[in-house]
Amino acid sequence: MEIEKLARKYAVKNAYEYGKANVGSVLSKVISKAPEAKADMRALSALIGKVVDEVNSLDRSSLEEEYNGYADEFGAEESAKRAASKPKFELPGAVMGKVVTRFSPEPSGFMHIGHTKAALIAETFARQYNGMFCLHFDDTNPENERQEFVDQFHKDLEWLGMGFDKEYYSSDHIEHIYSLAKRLIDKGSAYVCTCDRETIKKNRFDGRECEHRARQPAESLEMFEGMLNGDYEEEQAIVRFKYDMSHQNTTLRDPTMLRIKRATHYRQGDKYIVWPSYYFNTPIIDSVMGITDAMRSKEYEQSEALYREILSALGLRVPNIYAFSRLNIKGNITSKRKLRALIKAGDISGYDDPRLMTIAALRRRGVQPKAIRELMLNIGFSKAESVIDQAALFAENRKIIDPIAKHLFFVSNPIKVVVEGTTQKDVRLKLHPHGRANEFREYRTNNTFYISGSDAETINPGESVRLKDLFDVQIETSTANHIRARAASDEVNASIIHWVADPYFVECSVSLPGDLLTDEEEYNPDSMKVEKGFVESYARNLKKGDIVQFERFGYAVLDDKERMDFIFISK
RNA sequence: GCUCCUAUCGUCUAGCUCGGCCAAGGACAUGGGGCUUUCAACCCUAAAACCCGGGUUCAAAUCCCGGUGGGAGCACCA
Repeated sequence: MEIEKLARKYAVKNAYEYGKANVGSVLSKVISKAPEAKADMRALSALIGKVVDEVNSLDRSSLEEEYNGYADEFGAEESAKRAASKPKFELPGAVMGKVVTRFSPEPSGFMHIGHTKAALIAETFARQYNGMFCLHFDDTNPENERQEFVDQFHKDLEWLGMGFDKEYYSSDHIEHIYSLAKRLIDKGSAYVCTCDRETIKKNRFDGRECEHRARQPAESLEMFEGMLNGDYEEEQAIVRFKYDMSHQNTTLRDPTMLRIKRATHYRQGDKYIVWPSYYFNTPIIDSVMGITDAMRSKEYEQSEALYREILSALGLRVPNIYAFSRLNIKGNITSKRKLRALIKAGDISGYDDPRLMTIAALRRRGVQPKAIRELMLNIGFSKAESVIDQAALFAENRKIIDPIAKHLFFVSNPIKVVVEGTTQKDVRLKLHPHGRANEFREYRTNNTFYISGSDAETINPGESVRLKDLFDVQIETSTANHIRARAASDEVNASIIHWVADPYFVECSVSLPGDLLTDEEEYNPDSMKVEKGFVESYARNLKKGDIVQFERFGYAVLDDKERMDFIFISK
């Protein structure tokens, strides 16, 4: 009997929503609510068939009446369904309070939005499980890394509001890495190879072993000491992990563990000339530093086997490893190499050029840390390849800046308007139209105004327009750079335009960053436009970094107060 | 060439582990409407997707097999 009531309820809902109730649909609902009914499917479908027939023979008004009787229950079910719609961050088997994650950048360039994804994923998991979150500078290539970039990461991470429980550097652990390398050589799991680069590459591709692989541990050990002592030049000798030269997974074909780099290291100076490779270094540092769950982007997925093999060969604890997809931003790049090329060519001004997706650029452009975090949380922790539109970032950002942006009038390409038949008027304009109206910009207007060139184009002699928050004027004559108008009485449908009053204005410019790349992935020469115009004189009260909404134009941030340069944020 | 990963509205995703609450939910973008002396914000609303083909099952986005598309690896970079 219970089952029949349930069937009746969902048949009514189904019929109400789709005109006629459907047996399969009602059946599904009933089973999910009362799994025990599955015991006799034949009887159940007969019952539901009967109920559905009854409900379908109801007329509309009695159907609606019956539906309304369940309205509260349906409402509760609907809202429960709508609640869980954000990407989830779950680690299978993670233990509360025991999780340790890390963000592990190489200090070889500016932090960008792609790093942020990695950092935020690691941070989110650590916080979710009430664990520890570490900052690990992975600096094992003295040719690439610089203190300046370490400093920049610190600055950007702090701005993003990321707090770390611990910070460490790969390059502080080189001695330990050496001792583990020796252990591996000694037990025959690694050897010194003196093939040239091309030979190694070719053999790896072909799955062929070289003669050095059979070298006795004692000899390799001696040669490794020689490497440490500087007996070899760069590329003359490397230490390789001895695994399987014909493994289908090519990362397991005896990868490089250590190689010679004679460049001076920004942190360690000339202390070391032999440096571990990423493949050798990362698992060891993670394991030794107590990382329980290591997330990295998908391109390392095939080397997860290697990560585990190295640690088991060493008898070290193996952390859990996870992969996530790289973040791509439509029409933008984060590649160091490409960025450098654009800077060199003079196409962009530097790493904080407002068109870029570096953290420095985003900060300069008035993007709020919270907006970046929200975006990442919406994107989630999946391995599916994706291209995000900048609009998604700016939509998050707009929610945050809208309440704080001061509203001002900016007229681009100004056209002078002289209004006859009007006199001085004191106006008070709200800085935050929807906030408590306790802040104003105040002007004493006379008969001379400026309006945007684009607005001037759309109005013709004889028509009336409304100067926003002021009064209507009727256009008398209009030339390319001068409009004569007359005060007019208010008209219901007058179009509303913004203005600045003479002499209460400052000259200014607004840079409008667009997509850096064309659809063909080439540099877009039109990616930065500049509009010049007048902003009302209240702008003198702004500070660098203040965010405004230029009404009918968009959000902007003051970038250079001296020159009154603004950067456009978004509509 | 070999190997790995991946596939849900235009975009980003929830759902997939454990088949039925999914005639598929949310967000962004888009269209319409409301409010408004901004083209913003806010509110309402519309259109919009399970890559393809087989199979298992009373029931498949979900499980199995086979294709196809996309991404990545095969560095003495990380």
